Amino acid sequence: MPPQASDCASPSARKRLKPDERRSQILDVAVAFFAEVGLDGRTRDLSERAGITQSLLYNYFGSKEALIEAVFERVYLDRLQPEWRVLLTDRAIPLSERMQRFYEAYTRVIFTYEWMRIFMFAGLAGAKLNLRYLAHLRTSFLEPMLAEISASAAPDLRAPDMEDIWALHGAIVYIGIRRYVYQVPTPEDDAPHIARAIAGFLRGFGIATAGEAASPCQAVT
Amino acid sequence: MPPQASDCASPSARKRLKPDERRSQILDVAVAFFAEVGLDGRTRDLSERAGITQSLLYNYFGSKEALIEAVFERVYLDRLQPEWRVLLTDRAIPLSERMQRFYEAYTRVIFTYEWMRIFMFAGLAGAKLNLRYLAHLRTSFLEPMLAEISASAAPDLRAPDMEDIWALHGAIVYIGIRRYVYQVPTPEDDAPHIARAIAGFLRGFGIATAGEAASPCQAVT
DNA sequence: CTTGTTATTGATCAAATGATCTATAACTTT
DNA sequence: AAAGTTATAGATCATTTGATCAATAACAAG
Repeated sequence: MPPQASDCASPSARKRLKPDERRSQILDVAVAFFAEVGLDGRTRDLSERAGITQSLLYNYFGSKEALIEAVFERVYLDRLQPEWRVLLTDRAIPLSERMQRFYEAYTRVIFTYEWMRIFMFAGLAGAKLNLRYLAHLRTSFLEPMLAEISASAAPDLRAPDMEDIWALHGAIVYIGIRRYVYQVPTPEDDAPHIARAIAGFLRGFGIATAGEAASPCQAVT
Repeated sequence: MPPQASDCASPSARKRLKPDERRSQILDVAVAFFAEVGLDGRTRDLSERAGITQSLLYNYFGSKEALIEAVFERVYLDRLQPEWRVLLTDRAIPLSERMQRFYEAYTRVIFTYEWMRIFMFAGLAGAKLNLRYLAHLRTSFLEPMLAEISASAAPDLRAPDMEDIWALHGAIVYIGIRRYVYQVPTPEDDAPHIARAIAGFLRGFGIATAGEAASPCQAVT
């Protein structure tokens, strides 16, 4: 076994794949590549990483723009699980636990180098991807979550609204931004961070969290 | 008065400025330019916006890299006001009000199209700018703020740590990310958003906020 | 007005980039 | 094993890009 780079990096070893496989392999490499260097990354560098020639890219993608669109699809399509909505609205489970489980699942999906950075690159580039995605996120999960919180909130306090939800969301997502965009050290385990953010948030609306037994903040009768 | 673009866009009207002025004018344009299109923006486009030739740029900046470094300096240097630290540690003022005033001043500085986007571009590009900046922010303001919060926190609850501060920070900063990076609609006035985030945060550590008279959550004796 | 200084231009270079096209060789079918 | 199919490579094109430099004109000094 020759000591060579992981893939088919041996010179002039022309390896012939079926179109579907090749396209998929290119996309795998492209996701990692564009996440690292940005959407302005050069097609020649990409092809080199993929172990193919640059011209071959154009056999599978009509243009660089089409390639990037395919990257978007691979990274963002169908990663939001519809069952999260079921979870969030299942009143047999304490609200704080529902939110905790949702955000743990959600961050498991989006807290990756590729997801975070490509999302930022796309937003800065003005791609409409972000608008579509955030709208989908809001209607599918955040608004149901808001409804659940409102239903549990203490009636004598200010009622929560969508901006409160975005603040909670930001508190949780910001750790991913620090980790993958600014690339500063962050705690390895996200669960405690999520738990704290949710507990503080719910307490602010007079909702006891699972951990604390009949919190002294309980404002309802 | 000919109906032309704001600046000196009239063709071949060579306007001669003193070096300091020209350099400053180029930087003004460069800040707006790179914030919009990213650090990969073309020097020709930039020079066109500035109403000068591309070659003139190299009279004032040795390279594109040097130009971008100057842009960083203009946007981030000396925008963090030392008196904020004085404010944060002035125990004659209620803690919630100190934090409120700090974050209102801070967001007034960083919630601009240029600041937010260049910071993101720099982070994604791997510039060390972000590391330096966040380290400075932490030691100069966030750590003193944490000390003040710890001093006021209810002793029977979990003590706050730096990650709690980052969560609060994220909740507040995230609105700027939505506004200038993702470019989705956000409330015009940031003060209420900040107030809510701080109030919820402090309540989580058993600290009453200015607005609420002797909060029912007061956990201390 | 004349002269000297220099901010600015316009032409230009070498390298890089997205994209195209034909020849080649790796599979499949018979 | 021979023929057919097509995935792939290599050469190449037209632009674009950061950068350079000599020529020019705007302003200042006398």
